[in-house]
Amino acid sequence: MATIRDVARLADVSVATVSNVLNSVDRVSPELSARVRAAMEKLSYAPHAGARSLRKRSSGLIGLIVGDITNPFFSDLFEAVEDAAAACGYLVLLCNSNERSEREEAHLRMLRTQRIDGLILAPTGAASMNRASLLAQLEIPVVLVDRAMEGLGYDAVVLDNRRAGFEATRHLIGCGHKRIGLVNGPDVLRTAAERLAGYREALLGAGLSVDPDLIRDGAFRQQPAEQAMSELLALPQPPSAIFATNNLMTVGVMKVLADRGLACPEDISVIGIDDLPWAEAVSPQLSAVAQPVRAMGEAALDLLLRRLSGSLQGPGTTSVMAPRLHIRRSCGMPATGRPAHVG
Amino acid sequence: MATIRDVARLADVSVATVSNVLNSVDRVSPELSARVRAAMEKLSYAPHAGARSLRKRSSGLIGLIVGDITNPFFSDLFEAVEDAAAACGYLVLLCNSNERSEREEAHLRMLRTQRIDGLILAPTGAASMNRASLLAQLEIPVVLVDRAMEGLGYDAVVLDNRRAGFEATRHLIGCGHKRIGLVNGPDVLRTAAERLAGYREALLGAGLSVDPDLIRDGAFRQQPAEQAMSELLALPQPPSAIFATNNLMTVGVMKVLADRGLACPEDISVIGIDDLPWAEAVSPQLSAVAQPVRAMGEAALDLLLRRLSGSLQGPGTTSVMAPRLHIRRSCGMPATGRPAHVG
DNA sequence: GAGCTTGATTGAAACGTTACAAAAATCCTG
DNA sequence: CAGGATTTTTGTAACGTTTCAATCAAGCTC
Repeated sequence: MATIRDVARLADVSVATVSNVLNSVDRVSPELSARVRAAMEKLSYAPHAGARSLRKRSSGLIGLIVGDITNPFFSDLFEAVEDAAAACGYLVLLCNSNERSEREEAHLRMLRTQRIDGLILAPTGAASMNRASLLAQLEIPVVLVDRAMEGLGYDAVVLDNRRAGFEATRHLIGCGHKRIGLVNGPDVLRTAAERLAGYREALLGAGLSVDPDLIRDGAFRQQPAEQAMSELLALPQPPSAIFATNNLMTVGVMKVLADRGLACPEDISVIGIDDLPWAEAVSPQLSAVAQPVRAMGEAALDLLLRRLSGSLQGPGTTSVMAPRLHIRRSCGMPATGRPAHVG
Repeated sequence: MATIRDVARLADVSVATVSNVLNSVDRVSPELSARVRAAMEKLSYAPHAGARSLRKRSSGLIGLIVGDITNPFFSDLFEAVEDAAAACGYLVLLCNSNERSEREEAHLRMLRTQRIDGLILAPTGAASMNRASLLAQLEIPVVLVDRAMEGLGYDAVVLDNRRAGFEATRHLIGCGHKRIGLVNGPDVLRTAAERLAGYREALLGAGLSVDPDLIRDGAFRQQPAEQAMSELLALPQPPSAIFATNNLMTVGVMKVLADRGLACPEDISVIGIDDLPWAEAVSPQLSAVAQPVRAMGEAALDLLLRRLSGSLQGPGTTSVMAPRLHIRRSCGMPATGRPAHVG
């Protein structure tokens, strides 16, 4: 494979000149520039990123760590980040932690040896001391997405979770529901706690009471959510509507419904957080509080780029994005009395 | 950030020794090895991948180019590839071409400057001369996934598309359907052509005729599939069952059904290729011919690794994977006569 | 214990770039 | 047209590794 020397030789200039046209800096005469470009073309020259990163102390790589690339939220996020990054000449190194903190840490280490210029992190699980120190060792700008971590001074892009919880619940209340089941994430997580807060606020604001029996932990995952949903249905007074606080759990809830032949929204109403690409393709079409994923990805990259260019300085800012309620068909009036199929 | 010299100094050995323990080669005494390891720990040393790749002429990076990371098929594929790659110490550089060949080419160029060691490519669109030459310039092993390209001598991992088409169609026939609509990809693509061949074979084998009116091009995308589906429903004699040859188009088909309030499988049966994570969560639970995505990803990486290690030589082999029919609830007996809601 | 063999350790030359200072070429100005 | 001020071009020293030949130490053999 051709090196910069080969190009220089063929164009009959110095390597420094080739480097200059490569980096389109300095003033190199149009004539030489053309000769160099022709030589590069002829040799189909591609610079060596490793050598460049060695010398420049910057790699043109940015890292993105997500918990589960299979989750539409994260694949959309990647798409948005990569689109924006490519436009600025950055390449995105995607790491899938599979929600396992050991893998996340392993990835962090690999990203360090790759000398990435910046990192966008959607942290999985609880904050750990270990992770905090690994992040610090990176010595590069970090932007948190989806889940903020207090006190580390990083920039963050998050959803207005309280409002998301509030709006979903209020919509259900507006349909006439009084007993609304909540399938939530573990409340040690900020996102889950805030969504719960929104739920309570809506309930209380409408003069309804908050029944702790109706609040279940679905661990933000499908299986546990199915379990939680089953418990909810087994209650002496089951809820007439369900609010699932993320997409995986919404799927779990729907699965239980499908398994038991319960009709939605006739027997029970459902709303979720996170829109799903197929929300309009199923019957009933699913109502949901959507996160502006693309905007979040772009905002995160923008923050990162501004840190990298030095145009943004000082302590981390967290930008809070507004959720958007998509009303479709899965929420209706409460069924009168207890659904026939249950129990 | 600490370099290998710092480690050497602290451990009071030569840099060569540090390098040796780093690469766990040669015979370095346990004593020195321990001292070096301690020093690395203390300095929290991370080697510089760029420098290493410069010297070793291998980067530890492998590339994966897909058309749409948002498609569950591809995100599952990435997950499988990354899992397997991480286990061998490789990092995966994921590129999302968004089904645009210009972006694919741009990515190919970036991957070349990154000096990736190998590439797994799920080519988008038709084979292009340009791409072929870009691939050749890479001068590294390439494995094709999902869609083979003839005559370039690359390894490939593909589905047995004919059989997938055959089994889906036969299932529908087994339910009693005689007029089966096909929403297929563009038949310039091998995969689409083969799936069509399976469809014909099943029909003909059952003594049924192949009605060209029932065969539509949905371009492997959701929107065009919706259009195709609408046309199918508008036929004087609409089909009693639909076979959509990929997941996006299945979503499109279901969306049209949902929009029109048609019940599945009562009014019309549906089967698709590609299982979907939420296939069991919707009603009706969706029948589908699943691709063994994980196995395909692992097979692709395995092929690549064997090329890299030199244990596999010679012309490219293509490994054909068997589809698996998942029968659920979306296929039933044909409705008697034309569905009431249509027209 | 002298010579040999074997095994562990090391010095220094690449690898392909960029950045900086120095050199060369060009353009002014009086 | 000499001399100075600019603008282009270039030589070369890093950057952080690995590799390979060379050195050094230790263990044998007779």
